[in-house]
Amino acid sequence: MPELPDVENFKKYFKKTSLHKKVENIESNQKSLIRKITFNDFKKKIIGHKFEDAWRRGKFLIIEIGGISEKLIFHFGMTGYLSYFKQGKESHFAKVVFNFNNGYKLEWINKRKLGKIYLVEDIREISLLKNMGVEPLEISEKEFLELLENNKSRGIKSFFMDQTEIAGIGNIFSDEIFFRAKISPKSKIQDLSNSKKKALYDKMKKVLKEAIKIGPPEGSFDPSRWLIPHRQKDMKCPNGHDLKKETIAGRSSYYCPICQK
DNA sequence: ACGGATGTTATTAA
DNA sequence: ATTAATAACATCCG
Repeated sequence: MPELPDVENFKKYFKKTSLHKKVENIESNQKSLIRKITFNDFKKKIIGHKFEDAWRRGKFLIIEIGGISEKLIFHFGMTGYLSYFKQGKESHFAKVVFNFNNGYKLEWINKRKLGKIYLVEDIREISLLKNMGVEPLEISEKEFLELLENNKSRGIKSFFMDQTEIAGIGNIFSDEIFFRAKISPKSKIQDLSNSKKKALYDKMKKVLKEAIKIGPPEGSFDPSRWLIPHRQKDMKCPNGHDLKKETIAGRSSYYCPICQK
């Protein structure tokens, strides 16, 4: 799940559940997913402190800890999420578990082990964070059009998924944005008209904002407007045309050849 | 049972 | 110098 809207909702979930409680213990059955520090030092640094705030950058969740300068950073890979509970909901795929002094625990769950956890003084110690591109919900139209101009020889899909250009958009949401903007994922940026470029900007913001509000997996995407629910299900676009599946920029891309020119 | 999967990175090719 | 294509990571799901 974790693209920008998902991580944004993980952030809200984390802030709602896990702030201002003392961490009493940390357990892990996959210590190799904790980077930049040994598991022993990781525990030593965090135990006895409280999480005080959290924010998102791209697909990363960055957590401020009271009393120490290091930040805790979650990256979720393709299959990660968080789960907070007292007992009985333990996940088979929990890799790191934070136990709080109120008897609750926060599980960092990662099915395929492509996610990572870091504890660093400066987020720039993580090269992808250091090189992270603009936040799509913060960029102005003017800046966005300039960014396209600087990348005009690239394919639109590879550009949208490139974290060093735009932060937080991945395979699923880039497809969704292209569908809304009626643009083929195979387009080269230089072949897009000005109005298409503006549509891309507009739909990028709309899709991401709406997706955050819907907040999967609890909320679901209305199949009469969204491409997402059609991906595996019926392979029809929301207007009833046959969807096409093709590898573009290395990923399975779904698009409607009729709606998206 | 086998192909595919929401991510990132290193390597190789064009 | 750019950009794209491919494989690798590790493992679960349908």
